[in-house]
Amino acid sequence: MNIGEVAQLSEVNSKMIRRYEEQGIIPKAGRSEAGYRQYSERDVHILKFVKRSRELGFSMKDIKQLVSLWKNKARSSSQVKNIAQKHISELEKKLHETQTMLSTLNHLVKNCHGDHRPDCPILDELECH
Amino acid sequence: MNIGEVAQLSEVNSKMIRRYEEQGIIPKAGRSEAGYRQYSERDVHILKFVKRSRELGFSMKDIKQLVSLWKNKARSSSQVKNIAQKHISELEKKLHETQTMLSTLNHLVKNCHGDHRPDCPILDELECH
DNA sequence: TCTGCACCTTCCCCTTAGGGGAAGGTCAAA
DNA sequence: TTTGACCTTCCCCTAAGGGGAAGGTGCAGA
Repeated sequence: MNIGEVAQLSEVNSKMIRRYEEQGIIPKAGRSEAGYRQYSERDVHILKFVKRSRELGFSMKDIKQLVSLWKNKARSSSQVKNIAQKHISELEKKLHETQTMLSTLNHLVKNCHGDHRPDCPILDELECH
Repeated sequence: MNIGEVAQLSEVNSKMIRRYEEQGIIPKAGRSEAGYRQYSERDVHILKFVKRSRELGFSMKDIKQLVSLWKNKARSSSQVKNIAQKHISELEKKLHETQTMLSTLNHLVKNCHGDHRPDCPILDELECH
């Protein structure tokens, strides 16, 4: 398969496939005589794994490790679990930050008339803190 | 005041102060004869406003508008409220995405033994989707 | 007066996870 | 043979900073 076909099958676009190769996340593709990258079903499989990992918010650094563990039949599941748990903590931290912002913002918006007058508790809060 | 002092007072570092000036978020500072930027209390005030806005997650694009509305005594509070409400929707979207990721990840981690064995439901999920 | 140090200036590169597009080569169908 | 789709590499852009180099300035101490 050429890169376009594998991009369609994996739902990872060609640009990203080349980048993932460059970053060592997927193996270097073989080349046709003309220099076109050549792929197999196996590559589609890896790319789907990468895509699903991205959907769960893993960083490319994590994904590189995950792909490597996935390929390594001598892995221990604790290694995978550690990566996931670290990721969970980071997401929880972000979640908390976002919730904090939202509760402040909701409070401010509730108290803002939102009419033609200039008085605005949102600006007051931004100013005074 | 030189940039270092205003950086300390506003808790926005010099690098960022220069960048904000470049982006038109804060007014261009006057210069000393030697070319050093010169600031007043007023600039500290604006920078604190910017900092607090960042803490609430506003983008620099939004902040540019917010600063401009803040300065403009003929503003209507509805303009400010619109910016805040749009920001709230975006944060809520992110929040939801993060929550979705977390619930999947927590489920996976719960089912992973995390021991020396290679079997791992986390990798299974990443693979199969 | 000289020197050293802290501070200032501009400039460039790096980060994440992509996306846009240019210039040029390849392939297959009409 | 031409045309259009596809491929290649290369460079630039995003957002919100951070690091650091090279060189100028200001001030205190010797």
